[in-house]
Amino acid sequence: MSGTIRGTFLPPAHATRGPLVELHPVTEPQSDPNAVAPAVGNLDVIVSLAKRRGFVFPSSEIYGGINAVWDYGPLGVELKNNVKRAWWRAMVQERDDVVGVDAGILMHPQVWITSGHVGSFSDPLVECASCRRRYRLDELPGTESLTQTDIKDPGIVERLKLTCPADGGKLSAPRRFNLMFKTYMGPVEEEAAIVYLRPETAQGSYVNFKNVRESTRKKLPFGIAQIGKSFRNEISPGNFVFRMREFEQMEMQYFVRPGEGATAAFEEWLPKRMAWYRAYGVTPERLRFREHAPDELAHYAKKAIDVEYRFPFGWKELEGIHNRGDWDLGNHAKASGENLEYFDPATEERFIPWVVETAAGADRAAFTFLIDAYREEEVRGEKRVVLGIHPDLAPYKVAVLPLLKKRSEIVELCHRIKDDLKRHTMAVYDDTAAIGKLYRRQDEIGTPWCVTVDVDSLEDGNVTVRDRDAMSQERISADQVTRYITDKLDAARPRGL
RNA sequence: GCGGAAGUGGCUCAGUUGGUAGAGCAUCACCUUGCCAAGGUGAGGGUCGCGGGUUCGAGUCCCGUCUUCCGCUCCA
Repeated sequence: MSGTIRGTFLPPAHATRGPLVELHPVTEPQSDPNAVAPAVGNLDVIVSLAKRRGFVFPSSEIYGGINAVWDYGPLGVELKNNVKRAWWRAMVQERDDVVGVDAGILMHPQVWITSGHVGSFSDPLVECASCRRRYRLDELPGTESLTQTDIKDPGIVERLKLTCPADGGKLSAPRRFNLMFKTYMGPVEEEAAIVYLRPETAQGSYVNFKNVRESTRKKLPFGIAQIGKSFRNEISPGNFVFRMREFEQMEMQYFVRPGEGATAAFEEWLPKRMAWYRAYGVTPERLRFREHAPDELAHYAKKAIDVEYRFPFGWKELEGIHNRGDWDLGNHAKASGENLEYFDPATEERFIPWVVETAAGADRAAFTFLIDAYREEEVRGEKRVVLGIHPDLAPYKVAVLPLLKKRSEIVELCHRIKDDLKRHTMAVYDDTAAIGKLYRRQDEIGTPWCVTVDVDSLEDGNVTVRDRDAMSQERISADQVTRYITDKLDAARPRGL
């Protein structure tokens, strides 16, 4: 967190928003990753603001912190809740074909064996000392006849004189690397009771496929949405809340007819997911698609396209749209013995549906909205920091401020207005500084509207509403404030995404 | 996990060749002002990431450890 505060600052996202749906697939990393400037040149600016104003704190800080875990503060939890609500509204509430679930973080251990997560992530890995390449021990030349016991032998590399296939470098002893967190269920810590913390929420939707279909009578294509915590013991976490070991996902599994159903789903969801980020104010130039090359696909994926954002540390994934085929349902059907086929009454066909999933990170999304909204402006020669965040995502929607706190009638009117607002939305009262400073405080935490009560208000019943982005003021009746704000909020809220 | 850098009040930092911590901003109180970070007075807050060592004495040297940042690997 050291270093000078430097940054490159672009105009507010709202001002430069482009067309909502515009598909620019990028099939390989762009040659010049710096072609588009990030919203903030130095991440420290955001980390510092986040802590100072109560968005994000380092976890367990009084004990020195814990690697890759961050806590959301009073403002951060509002922001993140708003992000999740916005996603849920677009994904579930406004759609007829998607329903939600909230499955457990702990699941039957067999789920992760069936899903391939146990097999794919618990391999013995060896690392080349010179080039740092990693290999699965059992895939190296000369290991064809190894037994499980051999693989567990720490001296196996020396015994077989294994070297790096790329440059002949010295290889480390094999280490089990499993990105799933384990814990024990029940009072006795024994092997039989090992359970995993889920590394993705998707499996909770797959194992409930039949329950959901039967209870809701949904016909293909339909989706199951879920928001929840997932856990991965990442090799190298970092970049603030970008990669954490405990994180929250917003995933939607869309069940479709095999083949063409998946193609159609991609055509729908790709532009929609991109549009979602744009509609909430993310600068279009800092968003792009990137398709995974065949060799970087996850074990379950047939096709994967990411929505990427231009972070200060490069283009990084915000969300993945994956064609998982029948990998998950097919395997679960086989392993559980349950019939997970879908019967199409129109064609009288039975088949295991394919899945196209959209898997977004709630923390990454909140982080993106926060960082992309950051800007610095000059007002009459003074610098002001503005979080030009979309009103629907802003932690506080409105601050009620007295121009003069000496007059008790003014303060009382402020509280009346604020209390009425609070029945509908997040509102706050503040009188601990001069009006200019009160405005700047709200600017810095992204509050879109400020209501100011002055002496005239006591005479004519009108108050001033100040708009953060427009820097405009409007005089309205004190009785109409709640109505005015809720109308504005409703108008600002994207729909049809 | 490996290589490099850093870790001092809420934030940003200063702290000379080791002698028991300062500033600006922020916060709080009072006075003043009253529509875009005004002024004045005063106050609270740090034992210098944590542990150990060297020393009469360490923020300042040594060791360990944790955390953060930058490069190599993986993903939401």
